[in-house]
Amino acid sequence: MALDRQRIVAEAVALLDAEGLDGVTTRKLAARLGVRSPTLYWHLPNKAALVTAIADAILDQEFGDLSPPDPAQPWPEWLSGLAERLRRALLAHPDGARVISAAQLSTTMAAISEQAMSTLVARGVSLRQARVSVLTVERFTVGHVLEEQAPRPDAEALKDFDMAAFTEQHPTVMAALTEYFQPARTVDDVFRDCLDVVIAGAAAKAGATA
Amino acid sequence: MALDRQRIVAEAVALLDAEGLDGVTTRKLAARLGVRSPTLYWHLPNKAALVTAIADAILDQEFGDLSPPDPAQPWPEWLSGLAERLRRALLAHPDGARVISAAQLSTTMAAISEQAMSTLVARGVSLRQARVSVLTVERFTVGHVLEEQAPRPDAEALKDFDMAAFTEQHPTVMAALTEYFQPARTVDDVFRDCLDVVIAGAAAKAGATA
DNA sequence: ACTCCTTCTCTATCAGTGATAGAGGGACTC
DNA sequence: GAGTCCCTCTATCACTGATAGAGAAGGAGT
Repeated sequence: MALDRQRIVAEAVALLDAEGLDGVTTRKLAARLGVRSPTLYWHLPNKAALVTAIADAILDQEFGDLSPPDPAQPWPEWLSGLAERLRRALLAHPDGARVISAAQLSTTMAAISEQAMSTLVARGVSLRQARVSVLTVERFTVGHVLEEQAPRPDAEALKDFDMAAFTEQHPTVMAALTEYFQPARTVDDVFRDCLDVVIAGAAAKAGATA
Repeated sequence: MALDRQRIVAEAVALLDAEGLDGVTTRKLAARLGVRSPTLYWHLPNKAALVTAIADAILDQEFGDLSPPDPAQPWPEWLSGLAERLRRALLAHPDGARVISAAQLSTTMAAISEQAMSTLVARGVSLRQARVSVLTVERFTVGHVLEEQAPRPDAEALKDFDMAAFTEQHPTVMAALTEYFQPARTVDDVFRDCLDVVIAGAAAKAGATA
């Protein structure tokens, strides 16, 4: 099979899935493609370009079609759905959020922003508020998933972690944590609840200055 | 001068300031300390621990005192100020947001969360809403600064970037961008506007379920 | 005084990383 | 057949985080 950019990126995503972002090295990727690592540099200028391409591929899997929204749907609801799709796209691969935040100038991300801002504007939100709302949602979502995908501290680090002292020094954090997950809530609920805050704010701000 | 963990971290921050996160290597750091790189491994288990220590140092510079809030100040206003301080702390060093997001189990960050959640609870916000609001603000802020500190694409990448095509494909994004910065607005205003969205949402959600 | 032990730093080395220079093979054109 | 692209190769670079293990310095105990 001919080696082209598309096949390289597809295999890079597979490697990402198998070993995480730190496992995506030019040598391992080349080996998977049955080739030597310098060959990749004929198709890509450097590794940053590869990461950006991976980011685009990840976003494409969820936003490939980017069908226009149902005009009947209120924009806060629609924007909320967009954020959930974005999160799903990032969670679909290990270190997905890290990949997106390491990417420079992702065209797919730009397309998402374009659709989001234009949708809000079409619903009567001012250009300025549309931009602010979309940026807020995007950056919150990336920041949130980044934390969700942060590596669990290894056993070594946990060994000298004094849970009792932590609980004593951070009673509210611990109380909130246990209280939150008490009624079978999941990490998906955390995102949903936090996202609702952002969307409620966007709706309030847009309504107030409309 | 004796070499101890504190001096290592202080010099690591200086190195971060001089060369960015990618410039913080064990060898360069050791050279600045007048020592060879393996020596550092007597004081630190690995590089991840160093990055976490740097993160704590960065946060400490802004949140070292962590004085209790004025009881007369409404919590949304106070929380907003906290987010601005957090942003200032991250912007004070190159790659500050990357450092914080790469850190594992920062105790200073935990202390900030504790103070924030307990402050909201003391103002009458429910434990659950306090947690949700604080998490949202923190993650949005990190996500936002991460994007602010993202490296500007190099001249090489801009050479084959077709501005005209981009503008044509993303008219709303470009219009919003130019309209936003028209009246001498700065990147600080972007953060402030986005943060206002989050705070407004937190206030609305907390008020609605109080 | 002598030995032991702890604390810290050293040299030497490892496997692995992104990246470049430049040789060369294969196919297609003139 | 000669020339020329396109693509992949070998060889190598400077550099990274990390480990093994030698050794200097100093205090404690006898």
